[in-house]
Amino acid sequence: MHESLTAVSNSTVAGVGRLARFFGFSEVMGRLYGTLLLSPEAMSLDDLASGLKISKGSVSMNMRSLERWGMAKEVWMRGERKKYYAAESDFWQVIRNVLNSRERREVQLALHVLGESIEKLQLAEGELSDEERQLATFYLDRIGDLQSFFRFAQIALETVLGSDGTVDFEAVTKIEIG
Amino acid sequence: MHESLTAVSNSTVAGVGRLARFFGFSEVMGRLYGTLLLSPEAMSLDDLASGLKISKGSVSMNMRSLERWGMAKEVWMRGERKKYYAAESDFWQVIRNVLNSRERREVQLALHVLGESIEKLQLAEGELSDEERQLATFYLDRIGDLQSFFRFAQIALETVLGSDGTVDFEAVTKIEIG
DNA sequence: CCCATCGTTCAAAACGTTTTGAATGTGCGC
DNA sequence: GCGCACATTCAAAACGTTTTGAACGATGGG
Repeated sequence: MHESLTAVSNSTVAGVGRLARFFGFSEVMGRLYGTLLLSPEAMSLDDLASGLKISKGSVSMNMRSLERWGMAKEVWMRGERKKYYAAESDFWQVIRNVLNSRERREVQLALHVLGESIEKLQLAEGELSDEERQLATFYLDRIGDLQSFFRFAQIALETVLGSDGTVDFEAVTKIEIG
Repeated sequence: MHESLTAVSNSTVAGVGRLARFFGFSEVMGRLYGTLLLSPEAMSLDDLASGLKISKGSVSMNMRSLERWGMAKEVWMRGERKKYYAAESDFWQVIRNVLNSRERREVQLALHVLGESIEKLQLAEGELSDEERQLATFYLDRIGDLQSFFRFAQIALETVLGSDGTVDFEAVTKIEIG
């Protein structure tokens, strides 16, 4: 194969691996996904293992993760016992899957915890000494900052997720920060 | 100290640690930052070490990281030999620091590499066999998808970063995806 | 129904990262 | 300047994560 093709393939696979790390996945998952992205044909576990020079066991486990994340789909080849995988090639669908099932939860959990903290501080106010009450006020202030950050993240996420392939910024024309 | 205050403090510190992990920092850095955020007074290295129950050495190194990232500032206390630190409490300033000096580079690097790949494939076109040329076309297609993702990320970043504390979505009223 | 071929599992090993604490460096107050 | 109280450094250890490969399990073809 021509040098340019292998060079491009290598750097793309490496880059997707890096991207995967950034999104909190293992690098191997990213490399597998990148490899599949650049393959016009579905690939078997053995193809992937030998292509990336990693063990078959690792490929097996990581591919199941990719499948659960909606990043790869099994492809049935008739007259074949091997499992074949193809990348979910609608990249934006993948992004939305991830944002929806992970980041969204994360943000909601954070907002929930912050809300509980505020509530807890307000409920306890009566039982606090003057000094403690002052500290509580300080806490409320700082926690408010955290809240506004997560609220912004929430809006940003919902803006991307609510769409059907288009990001619509009309709904959030101007968001105040701080 | 009242139970509610310590409970809120603990969960906030833990939460900021989690947030730090998400942003690719060490959890300890996040916990240190969270501790400082909730402290009305600047804290010494010893205060932090005993508060979080980690070694003084770790505190020293991690605080310097926080300082480099603009997340904490040294506070000089006259008549004191200790170093005191306070959190940079403008949370949005911190976010902008991080996005600006890390994520921005990351996105630009990615776009650069992708551009090089496209160029390389185009330059090599003449030397390719029919089959190779077909594969190259396929590569260009997939790489184009990656490009559009990173371009979106770039616009999103610049939208947040360009502002002076306000996110202005007017410039990007509607972005096509895919 | 058995064999061959593949997929899956998981314990051990390899690996990378983080933490520690002792040794060393530094600078302020006297 | 000296000494002391602190900060910094870094090699070793602890720790968590990832990878491997061999054992086991499943499944389709003959």
